[in-house]
Amino acid sequence: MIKLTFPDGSIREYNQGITGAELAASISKSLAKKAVAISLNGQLADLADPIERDGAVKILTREDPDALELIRHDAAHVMAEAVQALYPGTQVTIGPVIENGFYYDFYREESFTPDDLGKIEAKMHEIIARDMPLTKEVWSRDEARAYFEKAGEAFKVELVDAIPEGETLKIYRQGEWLDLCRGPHMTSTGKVGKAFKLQKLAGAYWRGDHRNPQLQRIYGTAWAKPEELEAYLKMLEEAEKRDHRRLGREMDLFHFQEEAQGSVFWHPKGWTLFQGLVNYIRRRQTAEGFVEVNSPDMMERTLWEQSGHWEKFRDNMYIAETPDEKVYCCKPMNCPGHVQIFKNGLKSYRDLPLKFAEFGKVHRYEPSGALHGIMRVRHFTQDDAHIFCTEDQLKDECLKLNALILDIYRDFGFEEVEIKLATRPEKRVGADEVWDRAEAALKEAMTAAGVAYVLNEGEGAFYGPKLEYTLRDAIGRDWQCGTVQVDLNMPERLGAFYIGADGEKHVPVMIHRAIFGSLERFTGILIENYAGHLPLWLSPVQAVVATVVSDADDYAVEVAAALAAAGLRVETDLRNEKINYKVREHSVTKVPVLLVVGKREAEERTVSVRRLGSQAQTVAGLAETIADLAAEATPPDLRAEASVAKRSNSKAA
RNA sequence: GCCGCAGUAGCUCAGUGGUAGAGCGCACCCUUGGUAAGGGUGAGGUCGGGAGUUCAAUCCUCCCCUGCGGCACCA
Repeated sequence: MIKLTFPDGSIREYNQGITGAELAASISKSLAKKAVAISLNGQLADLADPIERDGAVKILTREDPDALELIRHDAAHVMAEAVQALYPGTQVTIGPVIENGFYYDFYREESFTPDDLGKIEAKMHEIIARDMPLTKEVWSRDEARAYFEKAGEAFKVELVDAIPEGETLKIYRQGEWLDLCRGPHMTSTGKVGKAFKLQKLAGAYWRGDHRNPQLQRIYGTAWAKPEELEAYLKMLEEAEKRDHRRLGREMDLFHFQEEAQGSVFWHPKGWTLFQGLVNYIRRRQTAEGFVEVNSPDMMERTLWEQSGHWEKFRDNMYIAETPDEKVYCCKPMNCPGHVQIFKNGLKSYRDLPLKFAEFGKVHRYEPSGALHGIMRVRHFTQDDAHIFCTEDQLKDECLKLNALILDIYRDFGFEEVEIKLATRPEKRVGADEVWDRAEAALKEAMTAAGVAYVLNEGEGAFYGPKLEYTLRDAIGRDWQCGTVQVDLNMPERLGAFYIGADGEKHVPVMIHRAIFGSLERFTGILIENYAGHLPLWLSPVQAVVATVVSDADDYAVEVAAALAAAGLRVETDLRNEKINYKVREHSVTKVPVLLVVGKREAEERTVSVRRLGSQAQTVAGLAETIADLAAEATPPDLRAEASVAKRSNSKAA
């Protein structure tokens, strides 16, 4: 006998080997009918699986949230069957569940077209209506190999071979069709239901490696109920509205054009936002002892050969031959330049740590398919800095950087940050022993900081391991922003040294760090994160004074001048348009504060304040309004309460 | 870079083997209107670029460029 604990806490005894189906039947007829799978100690399993030992059990119906991944996985199988029925000769590969849906990768000479999606969907509905039982079989390796070889499923054969010895090989059958699959699945294809939709076609490489054959991936979404599908599709539409490329145009922040692929044309308003961020970081890092420098945008090839970039990074570099027949490279990174500044003049251990910062614009020839608005460009500005220190100072500096980065993200409302530790890549410079030390230093620092991180093996920079700080944007995409990289290689390669307390030359450690990472990317993330509703301190135009009638023009100009005198970025709208029109336009372009003035306000020396995103208006005195707005427009690090908190924080640290 | 899709006015998009249309925006005029589009008139396009087929190409074919969605890459 085994003891099973149910979700309500009750414990009952059953014969060992009882299946989920039998278990459900023992409880009620209706449950037996509705059950699609079970969850055993939190692990999903087939309803037909025997239960062998004590544990927590839950019988899942189709509506159970835990069953959603089964619906999606079954949908992937149904789609694969549909595709093979419609397009004989197509090979199946893998079809996993992903966030909000599923995909399946196929190999087929001919391309699928968007029209095919509709046909495949129709076929899926047929298969689902047939409601064939989904049953599991265990096959031997030879049996499976022979079957898939005969069926011409080369990719499946490869998958069979990749399954480790001793692991059972499971086949799920639905009517005539079958697939090698880890499972679990629901009891029949009919359980998939109707709340699914095929979304898009895309290319993908077999096993994610670009040297492998290109497969065709079909993405779909599936839900338990039609209402959920509707809601999801609606959400996608909403997400599209906050796409920074669209908002960038609507808010007149920037544009792109063919002649400068992957390069941003910043308009006055966008540049105001950009500069607001630069000024913020400048204040924050100056307070932490960074000093700003500026290094050349182009330097000769010889220098890049010394740094290792010519060998390891050349494919990403813009290279120019000059009339004097020299070869110059646009800097893809600022570090070699900063090392030159370090090297100029003898440095003592007393000078360390020395922290050089630069808002340098770097140039990288990125693959065309990687470009994405201002999030991924070929010419971008880093809030870059290099800390030259001794190996003893390394851990402490990393700790301080980590605290600074997380604190800065908090100022923008990013509380959840994923941190990855990227270790030595294949393409690298320096001895393994040096890498061991560099990686250990980062791990130690993160442990000391009590910060959780995930390991990202083989993804470090060619000169050292790095911490990657990743933020998630409003549409759910993750973007790497900040980075802290420990470099025990480049200073030596470039001949940097300092005189230690012992009077000898020593090679300094260099920490590369960026907080926003790319100003361009960070700006894009903010636009999407706020859906264009930027906080007042960042808004390019903080207030518009709009008139109701032309009699109020003089007063409007006076109000705008008073706001500007208080340091606010303000515009007037005296156009011959109705107030409704003006309200609409400034709402669409995301102006945070609209001050409406008419005859009444002019007489009473007040303003009617309307905030973006609200229908409400409040009439307030001019002086009072200016004081409130000026306070709100103060950057977070300059607010009285913030600086008090920061000071006490740093004392505690 | 790879796979697929797309490119018509500043924006969103319709359309045709016989050299083009709408709405919004823009300019001018009328309107002075109280919180998300008042009315009228007008300007604006080598239909992404190049080659080919054709009596004739924005439309069909090929090549290229750029954009979009994924993959791969990455701040």
